[in-house]
Amino acid sequence: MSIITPKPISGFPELLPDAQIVFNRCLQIVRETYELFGFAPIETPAVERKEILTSKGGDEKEIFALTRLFTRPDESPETDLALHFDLTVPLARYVAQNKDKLVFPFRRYQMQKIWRGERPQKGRYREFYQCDIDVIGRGSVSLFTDAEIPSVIYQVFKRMDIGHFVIRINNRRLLQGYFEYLGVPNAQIGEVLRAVDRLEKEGRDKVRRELTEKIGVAESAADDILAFIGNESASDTDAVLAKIQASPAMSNERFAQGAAELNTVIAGIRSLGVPDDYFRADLSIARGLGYYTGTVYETQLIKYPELGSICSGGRYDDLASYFTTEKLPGVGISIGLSRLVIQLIEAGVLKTGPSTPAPVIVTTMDTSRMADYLKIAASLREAGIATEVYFDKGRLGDQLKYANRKGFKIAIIAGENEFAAGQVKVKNLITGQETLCEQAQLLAHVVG
RNA sequence: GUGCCUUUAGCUCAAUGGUGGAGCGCCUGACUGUGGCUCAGGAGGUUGUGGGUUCGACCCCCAUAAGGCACCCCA
Repeated sequence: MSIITPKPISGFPELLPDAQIVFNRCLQIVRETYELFGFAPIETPAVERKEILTSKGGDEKEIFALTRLFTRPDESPETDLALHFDLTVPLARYVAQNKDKLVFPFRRYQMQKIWRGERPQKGRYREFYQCDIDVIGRGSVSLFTDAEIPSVIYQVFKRMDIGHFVIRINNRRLLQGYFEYLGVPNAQIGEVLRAVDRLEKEGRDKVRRELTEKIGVAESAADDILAFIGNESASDTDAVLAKIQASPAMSNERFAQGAAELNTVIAGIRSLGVPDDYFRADLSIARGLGYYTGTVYETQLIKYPELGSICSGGRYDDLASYFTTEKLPGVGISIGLSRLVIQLIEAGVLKTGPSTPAPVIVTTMDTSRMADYLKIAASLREAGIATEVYFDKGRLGDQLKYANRKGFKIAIIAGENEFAAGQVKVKNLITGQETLCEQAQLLAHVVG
């Protein structure tokens, strides 16, 4: 039999237990925090019908479809199913399908793997976790939601302890109103938004050229736009808000509405206790995606801007227009957890620890006393302390070596001497300190 | 889908066209009641794959695959 050489599949990350433990802890933090704000869990299938996934103009080249490996000649290997490439489209389908059973505003979270048929590169995977929250309304969604969502994200990343991050917030209506005020035709506003979104990445000159040469914006208007959204003139949130307030574009209705929304959202975020250095009104955030209509978010790590946006989202007027005629607006945001956690582990920001979730190992020096060892483990587990028993043959030295490599914190040691005295030895594997204790007192010693 | 780069031990990397090495890791022992440290020893390779040039190829050429990075797009 020939051996198949195992090798990793590019873009499909796979972790060793020490890193997986860290990853799962992050997933847990996200889940707990989402629930702390009252978001309810749902999970949709990994697959949707192709027609659902392509409805919103999903790039078909990036969608993995399902086929069967073998079919009879009279069957087609093709199926009408494909793997979901985000969680928003499945949400739209889910809400449209269940709208008469759901209670609105519908607040849900969803943490699932998604798949994209892209060429992988740094931080770009073909299989990764997204952790989404969205609030979907029937007809309308309160603007307080727009403020609440960044505060959820703040709590998540704060608890994850990933260092200083900034949630950048803008309002697309405001930008659209500004462009309108400058006389940019409606048909070009989408293009202008996309161009403006690349300001940080491509620089002022390139964006200016794109605006004037490619899109056809007047030179003076392009300069106006760059001056307005550029960060140079207003670096903190209050300065940005003041700049907006003082702008002659306030005469434009859309601009004024966007400004009012942004003011309300910023005030709400502050009331929710997010410190000023963790969020920022930032006029250069536009989001390329067409369906955002109001508030938009992007989040970056201060020390690791190269990771890109680790969390982004915004408000959309109509979630499920492809699946129902009912208008279902919403606000949502998505954390790209795989990108975030895996890269932060590589960068050493998130430290990996043990390769076992159990802090305690019961060594088995005297195999004739296995019954006693098993009872010790059972009593610890009864108290909620994760415990492993060493089953293989091995000297105590081997057993401790094993315990050390896996990162156990405490080893229980008992042999002839200890059993004779009704005692067990508790060894702290970090300090090396050993204490003898009565068997009945074991739990107290381990906990302490 | 486009472009550039890379591919040698499990990992990170050496090796003028002339017998493929090191560090780390792994295994064994020193050590049958004590891990990490140390010391000694050991295993591990059709040099990604296929072809070509050459007396001779890890090295040069062609093809191909995989990986990495950037673009596009996005988490």
